[in-house]
Amino acid sequence: MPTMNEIARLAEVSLGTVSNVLNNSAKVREPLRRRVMDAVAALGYEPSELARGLRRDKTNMIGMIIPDITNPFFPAVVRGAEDAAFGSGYRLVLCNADNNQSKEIAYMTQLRTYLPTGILVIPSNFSEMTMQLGSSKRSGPVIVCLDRMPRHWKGDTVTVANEEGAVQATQHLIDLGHKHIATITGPLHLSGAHARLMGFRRALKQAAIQVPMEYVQESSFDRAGGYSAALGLLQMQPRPTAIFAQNDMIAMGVAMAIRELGLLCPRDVSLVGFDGLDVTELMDPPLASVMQPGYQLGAMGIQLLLERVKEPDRLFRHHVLPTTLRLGASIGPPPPVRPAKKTRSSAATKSKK
Amino acid sequence: MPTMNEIARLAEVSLGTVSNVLNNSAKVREPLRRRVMDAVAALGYEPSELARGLRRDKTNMIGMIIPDITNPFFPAVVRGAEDAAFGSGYRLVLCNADNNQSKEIAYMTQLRTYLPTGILVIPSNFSEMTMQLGSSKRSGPVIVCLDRMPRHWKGDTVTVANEEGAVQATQHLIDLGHKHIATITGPLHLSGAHARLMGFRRALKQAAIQVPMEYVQESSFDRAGGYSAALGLLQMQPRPTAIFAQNDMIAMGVAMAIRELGLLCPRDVSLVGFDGLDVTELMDPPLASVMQPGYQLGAMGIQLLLERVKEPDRLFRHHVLPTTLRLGASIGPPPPVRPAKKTRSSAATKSKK
DNA sequence: AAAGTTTCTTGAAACGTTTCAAATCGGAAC
DNA sequence: GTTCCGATTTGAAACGTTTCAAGAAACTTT
Repeated sequence: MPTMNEIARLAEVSLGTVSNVLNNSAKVREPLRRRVMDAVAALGYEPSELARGLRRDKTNMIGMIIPDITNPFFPAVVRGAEDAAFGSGYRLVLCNADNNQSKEIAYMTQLRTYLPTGILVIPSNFSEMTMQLGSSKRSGPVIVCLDRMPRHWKGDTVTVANEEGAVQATQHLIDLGHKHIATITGPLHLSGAHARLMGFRRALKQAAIQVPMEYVQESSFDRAGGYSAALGLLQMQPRPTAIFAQNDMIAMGVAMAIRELGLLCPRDVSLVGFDGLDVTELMDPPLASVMQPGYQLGAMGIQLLLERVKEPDRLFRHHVLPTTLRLGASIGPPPPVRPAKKTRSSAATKSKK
Repeated sequence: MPTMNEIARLAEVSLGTVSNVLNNSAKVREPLRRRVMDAVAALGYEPSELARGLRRDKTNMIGMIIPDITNPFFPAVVRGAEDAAFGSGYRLVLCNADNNQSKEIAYMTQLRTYLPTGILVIPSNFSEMTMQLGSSKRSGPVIVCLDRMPRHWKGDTVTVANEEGAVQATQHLIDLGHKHIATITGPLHLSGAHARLMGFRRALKQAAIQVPMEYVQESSFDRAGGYSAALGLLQMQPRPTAIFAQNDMIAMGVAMAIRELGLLCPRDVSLVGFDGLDVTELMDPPLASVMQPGYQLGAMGIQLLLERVKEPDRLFRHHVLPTTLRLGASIGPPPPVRPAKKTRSSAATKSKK
């Protein structure tokens, strides 16, 4: 790889002049500028970001840390971020923490040593991360949190209207006549999962519907978690007539469980998810889901980040993006009479309505 | 951020000694080593990868360039690569080229200026990329191609058995009695897409089945492409009784088109995909698909890459990973008599059974 | 034409590491 | 108590940039 020195020699100018041409940092007269540009072209010179970053104390990269690249929601966010960053001349480098706390910390630490302009993080754990992030007081890379908000985090954030989304979904089920509504949450230490549960509770409370404790199951945000939580729920007495899965991966697991138990959706149990992934539209039946604007989430994250780079002292902002309920054949009215498996009494009381 | 100099001062040793301790590059007697380690811990020192990389002409990052992060196949590959790289002490940084040639080149060029140990690339375009890669003759980062093989590319590669996989899928359709089999390919300048088409052709030729030219549709590797290609195919006369979609995103598009035209899968038309994505198992009906070992693809890529770092002069290797056909309800026997839309005569023949 | 301005250009320092020749140390042999 | 030798430790150079004080050139003014 050619260096600036070789350019300087070939163009017969000084090193400083080459730098000035390359960065427009000072006026350079046409003939010299020309010679430099020619030399650059002739040698195919590309500046070393390493050296440049070392000297300027900052590189043109923006780091992004996501919890799980195999959950299609995150790639959507990444794409939004990538487009926005690339458009502004920054290169997005992505790190997949794989839901692993130590990997997340390792990436956070490593990324820093590359002096990126900023870091966009979808945090997957709380306490540790907060400490790390805490040290972003005055200098170092700008950090923006996406999708989830660590407790005590003071900084820019973009999230979606989790609580409202959950209310929409739950309310819709209530409107259809469901009285036995269960939910499978994500890990409740995550702000989003917590908010969705709050929304679920709020909607039911407002409709004066009781929720048995065991109708709220905490799970990881993946298919396996949803599957096993659903197996449990679907064998309870009385069986819930609707399940609100707090993300689409969980909903997929629920769908598997439903199928496996020989039940039919939505005849026996309605199902609504959260994310609105493309792929869940093609499920059997098409999944109703609360749509999150993943692409915008990422794009907005980069926007906040770059604005803060420009004005480090502006007030912290917290953008909340709206969600919308996508209807789908996976929800319908509750079964007119709920079949009981064991208890005769429950079958009797049930028909009182 | 503390620097090595501050460590040296605090530990009351020279800069060189700190470096020796940190890299075990020379024996350092216990008392000194101790002092250095203490200082490192006290200051929370992290070496600057920028400075280190500049000096050593190589950093601990491995770059990875993928064509489309929203196609779930690629995240699976990334995860495999990430696990393998992380386990060996390297940090994987991912760049999403977004099916965009200029982005791909920009990332390739930029990545290089960070002096990564290696680059893992799933190339999405041919000529340009080959030129870029070509310059990796003797020095610079090790480059390994994944999944697709640029023409004239001399270097390590990992791909899957595309042709064999396509044969498996096609053969299965033939065995079920299909005679009118169409395919929707990916962009044929990609080696994988090309190979799959070859496999498709080979299986049919062997069974002495003719393929009308219009039964082979080229498309992009995404849902939209599959959808519009399928709309065309499904309105041809005679209508194919089976479609081999050359990846699962295309298959999803086909499924949408089938549904939209009021047809039923597999009653009217069988569908088989390629990728074996998790999510397509839950489709309506569950998609039969040729499974590719995405995770292993990524992991093997890193393995080859690191082996070449160790022994730059070994012979180039080309690993081919096996594919397996995943059965699913989306394929069945052809309709006994194929319904025609316009011609009366064919409507008459239909009732003969 | 000399002095004064303004505009360009240059050279050297600095960023935080690694590396390596040279200096120092601690003993063993004399 | 010297002299030597191998084992440690040190100091300075180098990696490829940017930055900035200072020098050189090109114009203006007188």
